Amino acid sequence: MDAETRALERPVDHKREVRLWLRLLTCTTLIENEIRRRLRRDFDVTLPRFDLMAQLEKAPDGMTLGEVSRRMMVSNGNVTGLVERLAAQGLLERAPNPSDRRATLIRLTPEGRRNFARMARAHEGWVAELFAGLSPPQGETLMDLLARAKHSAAAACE
Amino acid sequence: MDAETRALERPVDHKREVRLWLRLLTCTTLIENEIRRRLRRDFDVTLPRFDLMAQLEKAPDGMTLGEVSRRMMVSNGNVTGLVERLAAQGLLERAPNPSDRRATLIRLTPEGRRNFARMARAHEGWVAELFAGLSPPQGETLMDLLARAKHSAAAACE
DNA sequence: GCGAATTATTTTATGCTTAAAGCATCCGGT
DNA sequence: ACCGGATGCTTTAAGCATAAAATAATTCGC
Repeated sequence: MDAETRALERPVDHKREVRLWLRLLTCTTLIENEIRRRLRRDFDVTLPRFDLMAQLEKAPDGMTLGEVSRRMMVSNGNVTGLVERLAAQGLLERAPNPSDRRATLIRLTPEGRRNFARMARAHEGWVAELFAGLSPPQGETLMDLLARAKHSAAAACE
Repeated sequence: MDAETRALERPVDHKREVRLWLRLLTCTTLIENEIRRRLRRDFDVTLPRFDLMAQLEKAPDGMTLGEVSRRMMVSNGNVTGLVERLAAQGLLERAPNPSDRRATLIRLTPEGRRNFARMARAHEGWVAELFAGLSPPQGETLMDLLARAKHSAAAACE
């Protein structure tokens, strides 16, 4: 049985796409693990807490939990717990939302802002270091292709 | 103060690299969450369990926990727990390693293999669907750039 | 206004994940 | 043969993450 016959009889295989997905995942995990490790080592902070603070930094007037949860692509309950712990550390605070009593606003405290500013500076340097092997044009191309992949995946998620 | 002067006085900024990293992370998380959701919906299995079974599939004669842990890029203790749960489901089994009594070999049971084969077929289709928006040459380019990014990051991790 | 459907958050149960400490086994140098 | 260091795994404590159910407030249609 030749290759052409096999191709007609068997369902199409998608080994290339799977290899691409595995490489994307490996690459991301590698970088994510390293950033996680450095955040713990230098600032004694976890990546989820850093990510949450990064979201709040962009909204000086505060943000609802739901908004944070959508942007971080994690569940609601997850954010509740993270906010709990960061508030206990005095890095963020909850404020009642006058226009909707269901939704609490959260925002960084001044200490949270100072704290995040230091971490963000280091973080930026680390990321640049980790991607140093890519030239600017390669970085641009990668950005574009990832945008395509993102749209493609978003479409497939309905 | 013009742009050139600012560039000389302030530390270099790396906004481009950070944007690239965030896009890489968003893209991966989007796809990963969707695959996780579908695995749960159609096969009532978690992604980590699927990933572990995928590793074992490639080693019919069995693999040590340490080997699995390195390949999956997760901690030793994590694998211990996953193996525990998959063994309880009858999907994998432990076998003593005659040449090293510290290291246990694990391998899929026949049921585990059948089970995984079904899931892998669906998984392959999902991945192809999620990446359908990329042409084959674009996929190739993305593969290459991710390989570069991976080597770059690996170098920065020492 | 009233009630039903929707939206925002929290709670609960379960599972994943890590770092660090501990135990068992193996290996190399003496 | 022994001992010290390395290796493989498990345990522990804490934190992260989800889905599903519960609670509370809002909004919409009538």
